[in-house]
Amino acid sequence: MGIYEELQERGLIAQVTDEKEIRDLINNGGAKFYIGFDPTADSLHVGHFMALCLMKRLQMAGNRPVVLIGGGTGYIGDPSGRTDMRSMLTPEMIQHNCDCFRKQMERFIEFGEDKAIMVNNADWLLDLNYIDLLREVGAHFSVNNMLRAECYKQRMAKGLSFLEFNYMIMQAYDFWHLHNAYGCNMQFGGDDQWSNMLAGTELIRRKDADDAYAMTITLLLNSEGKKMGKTVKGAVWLDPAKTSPYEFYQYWRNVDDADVMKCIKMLTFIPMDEIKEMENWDDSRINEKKEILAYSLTELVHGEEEATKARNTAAAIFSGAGDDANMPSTAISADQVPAEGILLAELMVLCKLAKSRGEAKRLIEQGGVSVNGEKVTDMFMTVSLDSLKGSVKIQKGKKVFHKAYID
RNA sequence: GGGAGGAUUCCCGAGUGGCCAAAGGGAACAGACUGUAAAUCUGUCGUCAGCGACUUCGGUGGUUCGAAUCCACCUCCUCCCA
Repeated sequence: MGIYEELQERGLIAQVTDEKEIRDLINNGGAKFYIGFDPTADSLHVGHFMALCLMKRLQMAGNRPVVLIGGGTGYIGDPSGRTDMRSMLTPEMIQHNCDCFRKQMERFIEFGEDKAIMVNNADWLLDLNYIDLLREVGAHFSVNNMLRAECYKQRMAKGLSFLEFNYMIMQAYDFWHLHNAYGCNMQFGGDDQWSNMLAGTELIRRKDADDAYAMTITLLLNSEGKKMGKTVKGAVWLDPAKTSPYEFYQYWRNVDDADVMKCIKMLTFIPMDEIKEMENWDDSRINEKKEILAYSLTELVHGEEEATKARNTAAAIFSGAGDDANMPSTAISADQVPAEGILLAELMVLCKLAKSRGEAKRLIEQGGVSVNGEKVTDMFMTVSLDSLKGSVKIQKGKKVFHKAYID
């Protein structure tokens, strides 16, 4: 079985420009492919992670990856599939984000001679001359076609600025540039990138009369059709400072039943025959599957040690066995605690378990808070300085556990 | 450049002088039921020293005893005409 068939079996392939050619190319290690990452934040998230995994799979199959950091396209902001405009980033932020991306990527992809290449489109986009670009590239684009592109649909009602409209052209230019400068013959990306990627193959065909290919990865959607890897607080980040390994582990531990196998297939490197066997498991083993998923992903992203810690912490918290030393915690300074003790509601705000004291009190009122394993009934309960010198375990609802202690 | 419409609490969206902290829906959170799942039912969902007070309805001023609601100017957005 070739890599193409494996990707297919894992449900990773969404669209391809030319199935036969692409299959031959990647199965035989003949692809020099690129994936672009725009520096929209200071950490990668789950969506990026999928792309990186794909890169790794293809690299293992002998293909040559090119990581493109969008230091130039970051100045524009991709409107594809979005309902509103992205906020504009300052050059300093873009640079900072690019640096963060690079660091995180080095954990997943091997760079160097005969390995992966990293490039930044700031190097060629920022110096473009407007008139030259219009004549050289703009002439090959049909506005009529662009306006019909699926990726702009949502924006046709709310408004699309000329700045963003040009994003597609920049991405097409990237592909063309990499095709010429590095012999790049293929582009991969999220399925929302399809229009932009086609623009690139089209540009290469028109300018150079050459063939190039594009393939998109299925977006990871849950059973309700929403993008996965998002929480109320925002994305699930790969940066441990933004999403701790424990939170990361818990995110996957808590996926819907209906989504577990899909996630295992699409995200993990567990061999297909093992996965097929798991599919036959009895329903009662559903939680086992979730643990495998969570552990396996945490290990990929944060390493074995952190993954084990996260798993043990979860086990400690939820079953009362094992070591709970790694429970999320907040250090309180002694001067925040009055002599008569700190109001539990206040403490919960400090631990970010509630947005306001009112909310914390409501939670207590509704019976949703326990301290050191005991349900709290008094919403004016205080916690003494002494007990905080050890540590105080606060439980909010069923699943949120937090420790507070005096620093 | 001309004309029309719009900006409301996390999101959508009612409200057009006092009965509005602001309908309804969604999301979220808690409780019950469970399997750290889903579904369902119940409750909560601006802030605070919680029967009350305070701050909110794009911004700034104004009219009024009283404004999310009226007026002026400004900012941003959509649509139609150029």
